[in-house]
Amino acid sequence: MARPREFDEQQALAAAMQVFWEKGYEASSISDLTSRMGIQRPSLYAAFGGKKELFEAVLGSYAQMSLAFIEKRIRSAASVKEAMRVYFQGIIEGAGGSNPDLGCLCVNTMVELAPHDVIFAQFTRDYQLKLTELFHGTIEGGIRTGELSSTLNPAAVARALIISAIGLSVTMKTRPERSLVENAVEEILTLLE
Amino acid sequence: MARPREFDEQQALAAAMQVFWEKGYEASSISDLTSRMGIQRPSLYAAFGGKKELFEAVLGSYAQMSLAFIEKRIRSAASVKEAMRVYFQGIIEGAGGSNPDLGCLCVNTMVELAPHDVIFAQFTRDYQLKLTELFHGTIEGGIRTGELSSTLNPAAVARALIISAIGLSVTMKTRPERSLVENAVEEILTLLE
DNA sequence: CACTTTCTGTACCAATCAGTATGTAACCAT
DNA sequence: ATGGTTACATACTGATTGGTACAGAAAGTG
Repeated sequence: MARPREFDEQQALAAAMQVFWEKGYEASSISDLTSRMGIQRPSLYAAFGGKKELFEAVLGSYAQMSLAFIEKRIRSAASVKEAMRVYFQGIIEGAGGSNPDLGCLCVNTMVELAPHDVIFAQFTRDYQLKLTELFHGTIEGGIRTGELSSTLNPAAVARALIISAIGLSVTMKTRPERSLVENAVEEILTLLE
Repeated sequence: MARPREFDEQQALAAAMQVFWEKGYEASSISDLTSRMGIQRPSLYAAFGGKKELFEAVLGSYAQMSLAFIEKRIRSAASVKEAMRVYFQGIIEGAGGSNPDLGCLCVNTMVELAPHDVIFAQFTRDYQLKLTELFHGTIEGGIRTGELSSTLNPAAVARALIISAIGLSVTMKTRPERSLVENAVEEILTLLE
């Protein structure tokens, strides 16, 4: 070992996440990134490899944090339906450091990068699958406790809810009327009945 | 009048639409556009004003065509539920010159541009509202004919369906398993019951 | 025909892009 | 303290960005 890094990689990664989240991948220049990360250009390349690799690291970190946050939030709810209501409300209001105007970084990536790059298509598909599994298990739990009807198809309902959540995340970026989206969410939650 | 245009503006607009649809706004360069439109750089600026104005024209044209296509498709269906099934299936398979890998140009715009530009936020919000009104009317018609239950809330169901459709359009870009999305759509359509 | 107008094509602009070479400063092990 | 290693900061690269100036060609009008 020789001279140690003067900056904290985790902190730099968090700053980069903000930039990508706000501007998207293409619109984020290396200069945007380095200035917000508080590091110099060559440091970025030395520590992360390049713009694409940096984004991969950011996305991985985001997915991990996001999934952990959602899982914790869902598990601490009083009922399945309440858990889902809290989840959707979090998309509307912003929760865990997210901003409804900027949506979900994974959803943004699905739109911007998934069609052109199989790496990101697979990564974001995987993110959806993990979320779906979490919802799937939650719904099955609700059926076991008797809260939810045993006639439900947990896998299909979970998928439908994730797709709706993705749509809601996108819709929020157009700054819709609050009451409209809340009514829609209430309607979507009837899938649990 | 003097020398007339040598290219067809509508045709050029259609070519520009393909480019923006495939690559997104930021990633489409003027050179990409002019080469696919078959025109020279100054012609683009003379005819459309600039990159942003060109995109606005493209988006307007897209919305008009898209809404007309969807309305026709929905009106020619045998029932409301069948109409909705056809609509969602069109998102999965691609319909009317669209490609599921590329999603909906309006949805892509919501994600990429709506947060940074109120013009596009309003435009895409308007697109959603028009679609919602179409669905709203269709559902009310179904209630009148007795196909659908009169206990339905047509406005809320219409909103929920649009949000789900947006989510489906995004999900398709990650190339998910066909059966998964079809099961999810079937589940979403139970909102009409 | 000549004149005016508007198009097309080339060539260019400053600005910015992603990425890197280079010299210097800082650290660790010996 | 010194040699080897690594990070930092400046400065630069060639390529590409969105946008334009300008010259020549083509069309309508008199």
